[in-house]
Amino acid sequence: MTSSNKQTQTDKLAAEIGDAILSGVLAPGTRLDEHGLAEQFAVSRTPVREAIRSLAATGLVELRPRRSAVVAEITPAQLEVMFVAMGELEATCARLSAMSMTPIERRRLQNQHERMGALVESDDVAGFIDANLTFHALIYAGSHNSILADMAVGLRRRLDPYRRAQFRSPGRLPRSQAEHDRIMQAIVSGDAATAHAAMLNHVSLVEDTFIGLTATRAA
Amino acid sequence: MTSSNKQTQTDKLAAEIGDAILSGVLAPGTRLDEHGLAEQFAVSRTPVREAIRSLAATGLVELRPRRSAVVAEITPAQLEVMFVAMGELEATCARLSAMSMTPIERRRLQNQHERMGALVESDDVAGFIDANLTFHALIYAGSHNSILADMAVGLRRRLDPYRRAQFRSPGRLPRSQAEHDRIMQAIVSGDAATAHAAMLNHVSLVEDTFIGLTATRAA
DNA sequence: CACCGCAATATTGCATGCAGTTTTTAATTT
DNA sequence: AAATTAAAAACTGCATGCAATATTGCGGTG
Repeated sequence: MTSSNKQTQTDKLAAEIGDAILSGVLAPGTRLDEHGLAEQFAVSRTPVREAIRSLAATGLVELRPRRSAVVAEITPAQLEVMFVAMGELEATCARLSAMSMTPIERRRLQNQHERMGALVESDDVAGFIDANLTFHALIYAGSHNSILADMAVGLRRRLDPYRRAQFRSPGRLPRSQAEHDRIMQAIVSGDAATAHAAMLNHVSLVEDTFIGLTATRAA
Repeated sequence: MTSSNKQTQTDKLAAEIGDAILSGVLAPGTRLDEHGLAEQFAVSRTPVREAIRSLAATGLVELRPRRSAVVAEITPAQLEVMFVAMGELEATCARLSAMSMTPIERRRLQNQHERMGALVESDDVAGFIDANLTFHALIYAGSHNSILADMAVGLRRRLDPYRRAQFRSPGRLPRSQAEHDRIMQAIVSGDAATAHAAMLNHVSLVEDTFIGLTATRAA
């Protein structure tokens, strides 16, 4: 039995449609036809409507009364706002982590960082991307603030499609690792201000990479 | 005609039920009976269900599959997490404001601060509370980051019921005004780090006041 | 007297249907 | 041929109904 069997149809639909949007199967601007989606997922319109409303609250889809809901369009301007917000949230989590991580959590972060060192050596990009997620997740959790952590996770999820290419740039891995080192050191040693600054610097670089990409693409 | 006539029933219900929760008419833990609410608002269960699902996404109500949705309970621990998150968001907005407010926005903030000085002199608590909202709203907007600003607004709205009493403490007004002065000066002069620190200090004091209150109440 | 199981009731999850609005299509006019 | 308008189709918003699950009240048992 699948674990999702316990949830309602609406929940399953919200997850499924949300994934479809995030993975690009449903492109921004796509109209979400209730009848069509209902048929596609072999349910009635009711759970589809409820799922759409859930997704609207997360910002993934836009609700237009009396007209079809559409997959939310993200303008470059909005995307930059999102990247800035993401960076500030990450930096804040790093700051709080420096102040409130338990010794065990600090140790775990250190271990994760060291593990990633090996991945850099072997130039394992896929492995590094995965481990990087964990590294950042540890910092979210270390903030001991579920609200900020949830916001960060949500935004990261949302931005993920736009971050895929970031580690392709040559020399990106060692550079990331060096930045992580500064962040990790600051957090483990309880230096909140440095942790904040180092994380902000780290994510700003990601943002710059992205801005460079869109600028190129737009040209 | 009311401007809300344009919205759907679901939107109106979400707003109405949300207000009822925030204003305390619907206490935490209250079961949201779909049939009862439908009857109360003279609509069918469908829009009620959709409204509840919207509210669930904002965290105001908790959805328990196959069982009644309930008004979300806020434990003291969660409340503290919310206050911390709120403070960090405000501080971040202040930081960004220091960096990116336009001259006009800086001027506006300065004016608002000066206006509040008069309210302190005349000991107009109600007026000050209202002006205080505007002061902080100006800083959210000044961050030029709608995502962070929205998060801050949402959290503030959520915490508002727990902040009501904060300005009752004797001497709170002049003290707030002095803190605002530091924040405003830092923002206007573009000193991001100081703006961040000053705001964090400001909101921490509010939090402390609150913690003191609950501690007293719990005793 | 407390506790457990079972039937009756209440309530949610979902399907379906209808009315009103938007969108599409096609015909008519300039 | 392009534009305008009117009719048709499609779609959303909401109401209602049914099946499945949870809750409540009650009788039996230890």
